[in-house]
Amino acid sequence: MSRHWLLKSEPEAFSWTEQQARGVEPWTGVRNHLAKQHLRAMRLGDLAFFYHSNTGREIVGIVEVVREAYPDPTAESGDWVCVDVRARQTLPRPVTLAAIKADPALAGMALLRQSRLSVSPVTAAEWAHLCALGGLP
DNA sequence: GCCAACGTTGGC
DNA sequence: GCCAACGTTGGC
Repeated sequence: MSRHWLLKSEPEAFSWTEQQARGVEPWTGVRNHLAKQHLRAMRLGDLAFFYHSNTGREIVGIVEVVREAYPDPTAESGDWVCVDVRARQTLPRPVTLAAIKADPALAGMALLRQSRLSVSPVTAAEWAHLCALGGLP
């Protein structure tokens, strides 16, 4: 039973296009304790939405966790972790933040309740709903 | 331990 | 560019 997540990235810093080009990419730079807990809870094979924050404000793709939490090499202290993710697929239709906010079925999403959290959990129901909105079978 | 000041995130 | 949310820092 794999769990589901949502990862935020500003496209100016690291975009979905770059993720696709790189294949496997370490998800580094998380410096928030709750986000760190979520990184540590990720398991091989878990899937995560790739969300463009700030510019775009939409879910654009899906990545798969291919390496579980290990020390973030970009952290000065050893206190932070990262995971490796691989691009899996692009959503046929990006799901915008506006669409998420307008949908009562998604009102409980951590994305909406904690706007500054860069790594957040997604429930199975939310995942299925978002996939449908994104044009996946 | 409280809280004001400050910095960062991220939507608008 | 503005500002709300919220985490961190530092004086007391």
